[in-house]
Amino acid sequence: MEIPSVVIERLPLYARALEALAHEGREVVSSQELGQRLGVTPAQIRKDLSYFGRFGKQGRGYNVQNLLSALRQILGLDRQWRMALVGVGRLGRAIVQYEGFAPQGFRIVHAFDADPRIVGQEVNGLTVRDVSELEEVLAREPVEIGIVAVPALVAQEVIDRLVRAGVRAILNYAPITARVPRGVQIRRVDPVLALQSMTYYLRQGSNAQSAK
Amino acid sequence: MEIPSVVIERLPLYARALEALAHEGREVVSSQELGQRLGVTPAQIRKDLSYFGRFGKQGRGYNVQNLLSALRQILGLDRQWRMALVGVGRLGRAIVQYEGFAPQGFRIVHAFDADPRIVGQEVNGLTVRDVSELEEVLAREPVEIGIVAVPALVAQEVIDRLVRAGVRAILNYAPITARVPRGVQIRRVDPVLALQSMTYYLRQGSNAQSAK
DNA sequence: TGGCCAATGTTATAAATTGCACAAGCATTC
DNA sequence: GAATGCTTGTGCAATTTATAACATTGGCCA
Repeated sequence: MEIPSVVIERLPLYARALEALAHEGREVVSSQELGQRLGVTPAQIRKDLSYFGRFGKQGRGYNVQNLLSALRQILGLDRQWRMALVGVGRLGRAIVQYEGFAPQGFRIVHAFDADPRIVGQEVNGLTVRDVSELEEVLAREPVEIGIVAVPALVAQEVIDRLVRAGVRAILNYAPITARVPRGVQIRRVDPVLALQSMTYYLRQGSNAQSAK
Repeated sequence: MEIPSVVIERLPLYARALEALAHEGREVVSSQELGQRLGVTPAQIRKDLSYFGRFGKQGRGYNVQNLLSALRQILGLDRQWRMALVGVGRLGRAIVQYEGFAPQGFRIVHAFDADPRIVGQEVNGLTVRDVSELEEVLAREPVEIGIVAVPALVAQEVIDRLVRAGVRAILNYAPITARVPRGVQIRRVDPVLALQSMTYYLRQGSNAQSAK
C-alpha cells in the first residue's frame, strides 16, 4: 500500500509529542489528548496510525511507550544515521554545532568545503576536507544523508554530486529549489521562505486570518 | 475571497525563481519554464497567480520584472520587517549572524536572553537584553515578527508573551508544536523533523519512492 | 459475571487541492 | 491583413486529503 507523504510527515510530530509524554511519566494517551497538544484532530491521528496497524485499545487509548516504539521503527529512528555536510561557512559551522541532531540519532561524520582557508580546519572534532575528495571519501565511508549549506549558485551541482555518490536523502539549506531524481528524498530548510509567507498575512489591511 | 494557504506558501518560491531569472537578464518567462525550474506544473502556477489578477500575455508569457514586483507587493516584500529574537544561545547567535535575512528586508532589531552571562553581550552589533524587559522594549520599539530560539521547555511561554506583546507572526526554531491564537501566524523551522520524515523512505526494504 | 463507558478502527462523507483541456488573445510572419 | 503558433486564464473533472460518524471492543465496576 502506498502511504501518502503528508501522513509520513506527521509521524515525527506524533513521535515527538509521545517523547514528551513519556518524559512526563504518562503511560497512556488518547488520540483526543494527543491531537489537542499538536493542533490536529483526533480522527486524523487515528487515521494516520491505521495505515500501519492497530496500536490502541478501545476505551483506553494508546500506550505511550508502545506507540512511540512503533513509530520509531516505522520511521527508522531506531538506528543511527550518518550524514555528510557540504559547506562549512557560517551556516555550515552552526549546523555542525547544532545539538539537536545527535540525541535523535543523526551524526555528521564528514564535512566538506571548497575554500582552501577552511579545508583542514577542525570543527567540533571534525576535520574539514576538500570537496574534491567528496566522491572518494563517500566511497570509502558512505553516509545515508547529505546536508547542503553552500551558496545558491553551486547548490544544485553539489546535490547532483551527492546523489551520484549514492546519497539518497538530502537536507538542503541553500535557497534554491533543487531537482533530484525519483527515489531521492530532499527537504528544504529555509527560514526566509517561512517569513515571506507570513508577511502576506501581516500586510496592512490584509484581514487574512488563516487559522486553517 | 479567501486564498488557500498552500497557494500563499508557493508564492515566495515563484518570487525567488523570478529573482534568479531577472539576474540572468531574462525579460519574459512562461509558466511552462517557471514550472520546470521549480518542479511544479505550469497549470498550478497559472492557477495560483489567477487568484490575484492577470499578469501574463497570451502567446508570450510573463514579464519577469512585472510579475516579480506584483508578487513582492502581494506578499508584502516591498518593505522592511523588524524582528525580535528570543534566545541567544548557539542557535540564536547563528540566526543573528545569518546573512540571508537582510537582503530580503528582514532585520533583527532586538535580541533577548534569560541567561545573565549572555545578557549585555554584543552580538553582530546588537546588545542582548534581559528577557524580562521584553514587553517593555516591544511597547517602545515594536516589531512585526518574533523569532524563538529558546529551549523546548520554555518555548510556548515565550511565544505566549510575544503574542501578548502584539507580535502577530512567529518563526519558531524550538522543537515543539506551539499553539497560537487565531490570527497569529507561526512557522516551524525544524531540520530534525525533516530528517525524520526522510528516514522513512531510507529504511531497508522500504521500496518507497515518493516522487510526488 | 454482566452491563456500562470510553476510545479505537474504519467506513462514509465532505472539503480541499491539483491537473486537464480548451477558448481566447497576443505577436509574428508571410 | 490574414494566418499561424504559442501561452494565458479558467471552468470542470479527478484526485487527494480531512472530517465526521458509528459499530466494535476492551476494561472496569458492581
